[in-house]
Amino acid sequence: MDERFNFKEVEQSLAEFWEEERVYGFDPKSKKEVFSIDTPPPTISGSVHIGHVFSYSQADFIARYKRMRGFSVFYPFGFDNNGLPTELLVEKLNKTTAEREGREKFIAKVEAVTKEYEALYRRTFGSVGISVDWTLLYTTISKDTQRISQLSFLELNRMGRVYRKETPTIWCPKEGTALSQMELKDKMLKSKFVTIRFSDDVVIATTRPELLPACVAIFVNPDDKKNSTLVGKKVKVPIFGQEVKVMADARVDPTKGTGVVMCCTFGDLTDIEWYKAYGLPLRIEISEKGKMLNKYFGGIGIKDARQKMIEDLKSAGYVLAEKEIEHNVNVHERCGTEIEFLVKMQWYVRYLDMKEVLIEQGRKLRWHPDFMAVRYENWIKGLQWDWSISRQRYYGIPFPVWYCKKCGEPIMADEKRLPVNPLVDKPGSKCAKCGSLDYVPETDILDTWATSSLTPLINAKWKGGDDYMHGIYPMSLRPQAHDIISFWLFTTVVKCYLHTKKLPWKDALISGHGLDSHGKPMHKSEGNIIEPSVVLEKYGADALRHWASLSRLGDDASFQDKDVLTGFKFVNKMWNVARFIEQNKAAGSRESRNVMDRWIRAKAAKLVKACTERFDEYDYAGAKRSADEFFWFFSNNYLEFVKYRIYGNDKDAAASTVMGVYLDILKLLAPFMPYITEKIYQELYRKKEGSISIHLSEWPKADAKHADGKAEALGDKVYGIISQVRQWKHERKAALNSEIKELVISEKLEDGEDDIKGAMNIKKISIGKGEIPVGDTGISIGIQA
RNA sequence: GGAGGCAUAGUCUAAUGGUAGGACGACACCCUUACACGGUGUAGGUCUGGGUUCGAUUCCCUGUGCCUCCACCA
Repeated sequence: MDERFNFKEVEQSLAEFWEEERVYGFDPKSKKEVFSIDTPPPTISGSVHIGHVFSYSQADFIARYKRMRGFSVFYPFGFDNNGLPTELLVEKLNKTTAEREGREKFIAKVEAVTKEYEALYRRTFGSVGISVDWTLLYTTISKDTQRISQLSFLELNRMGRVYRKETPTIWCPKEGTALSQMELKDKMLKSKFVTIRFSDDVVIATTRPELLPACVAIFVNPDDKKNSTLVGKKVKVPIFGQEVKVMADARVDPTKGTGVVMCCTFGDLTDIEWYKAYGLPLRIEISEKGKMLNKYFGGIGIKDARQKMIEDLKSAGYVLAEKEIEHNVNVHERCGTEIEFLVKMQWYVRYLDMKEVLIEQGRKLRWHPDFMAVRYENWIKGLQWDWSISRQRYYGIPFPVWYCKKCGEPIMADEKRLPVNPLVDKPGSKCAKCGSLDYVPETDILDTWATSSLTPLINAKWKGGDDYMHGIYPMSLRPQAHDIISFWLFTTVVKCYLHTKKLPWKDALISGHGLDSHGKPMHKSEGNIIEPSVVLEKYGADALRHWASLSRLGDDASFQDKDVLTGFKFVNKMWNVARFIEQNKAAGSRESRNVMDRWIRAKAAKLVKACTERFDEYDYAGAKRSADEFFWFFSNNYLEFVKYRIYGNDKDAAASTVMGVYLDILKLLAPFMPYITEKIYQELYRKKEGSISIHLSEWPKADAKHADGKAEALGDKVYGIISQVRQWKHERKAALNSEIKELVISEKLEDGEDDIKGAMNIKKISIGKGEIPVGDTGISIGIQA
């Protein structure tokens, strides 16, 4: 074995070895019980950062553990490449827009970019040692996925779960598409709060003066004494002149602005509520691309119109006050554009009536950590809209739908012909309502969540209804981060429940976020992204995974270089223990009766039990911690205590105990540090053990025959005395192997006395009272240099 | 505004109704035939304020700070 563990070389060659031997390959014919994992398909939107490594490693610890426990592990990988994020990336890289390119050309460009990034992601996750079976790779834009996604839509349609309706829709004027509630985020923006005189007594304050032409009513709070006299009055809107009525509604906050609000179609959600509640007229003044429709503005954008409006109102004498404010506005999370509300035909999945059953499903799921379940329930309780699943974009999975040109009736695709692209394909049947053969295709695409919510069924090669790979579905485990409980986890429960009446998984493993070294989330815009490749180059994959294994499941963890350094040192130490073993191999293995051998065996058996229990509860961090601790204890104490026998005349017993215990340690650590443990296994154990890889070897058993309370207690005393002698030598600035003439111990320790002598280079031990107490053992010792 | 989580030495973390463990850093000593990328040892810590208790860092309440999700945002 080399003097140093060359992690770069070893990582390279082992990765190839695992690939060739299909160590992580899933065998559908295997008779073993299947453990299936619903891996999150990362969005192709840029690079992989250390946060990804953090959460994917945590799922990998579990996958590797289950594999060693004898499960046939189904661990696929997927790429989410059909969404808006991917589109935006492609637009940026090619310096173009989807609109300019047209659908067909643009899709070709997306596919090219996707290929490139797939290779990058695969390389990164591969080098970190994520043990997925790459032959199970899926993407959310593939033909198979398109078929499943469209099939899902058709099945939901048959169930009466989807409907099409013209409703106010959350809209991104930059992308020109409808958005779901999930795609919004808050942003603090500067704005002007303008007080406008409509009439002598009707004065309103607004941040959206450009919406004056869309004003359809004015509201005051019925309990607002100052303003309630206005109710019933009619006033003319400045400049645009339409007459609107003042109405009373409790949703008005009398303390805000002037206490008088204008309702426009639509400035915000309250406007929509009023519009629906009072049957107000509709005045659409903003285009799909965020331009003003009223002739008055001559087609300028919203922001310019706002500026112009303020100036015009001022010069016409309508403005009473103007205040600079900063307020939160809803923006599209991907492009940061302030959202608008437009009335559009959209497809919806009806689920507001399912809240109870969805909550019930969530309660059946085993959440790790359990408090994450609350987030799921809160989300469902707060839902106000059905799920809008249509997007006015170019790249994605098309709706398998055409419309009758004559009567507008939707024509659904034939399920046997999926996937279809209605822009290219023909419906192949006439309108069921009027019998016309003329049709127009649906040009919208499906929301990406409408597809990614099917990953368990995609993995199980679903063909509709109950037709899927049993054994794979329902899946054993959904690992994911906590921020998308309300998106991905929730929508998956919805869809899988609707299609199969089943919960898609047994357990959910919710990881936290990897944060930067100051505990801040990593964002490209903040410039605090940490690249895995930099860390891998410096410390290696095992060391990086060590960092990911430190924090408890569900906790966020800040990235600390020193934690990776600790992992690196750990790996180095493991390597050196292996070298020691190699240099001092036992001639034959045999069960030892030495106290210290029985002592370490007993402790190792306890450790195995503890690690196994923790792993079974998905507490990988606890398992790792106990194994780490034991490893250091083993190397710094036990190994030092038995050297005198290894170099002396009890070599076989000592060396075979060292080797046996170390194999247990290696196996317990294999899920966390796959490279170093595999390398050592190959060098020292493979021939004897027979398994081609440590990752396919059997998880250690807590051997009852090694439980030995008596030896453990005696060994602890020996350990306590040795520690005391070590301290004594240290205080005298003596080397730890310096000679001591005589040690007096107050208690007989049977054959443990030899071990003290050997470990501490003591010439003679006698029984008697000493002046140095040994911890809380009640023993005292005396030392003569 | 609502919900959830977290708060422990200089830094990062573990555990616990009774003496708080480790890592990095600091300091001291030891180049002991696996390892100086090592070993041995020393110093250093439970966010504020209440409550329950014989006893709280741990349980409860409050405040503060950080992170996440949601709502509001005329």
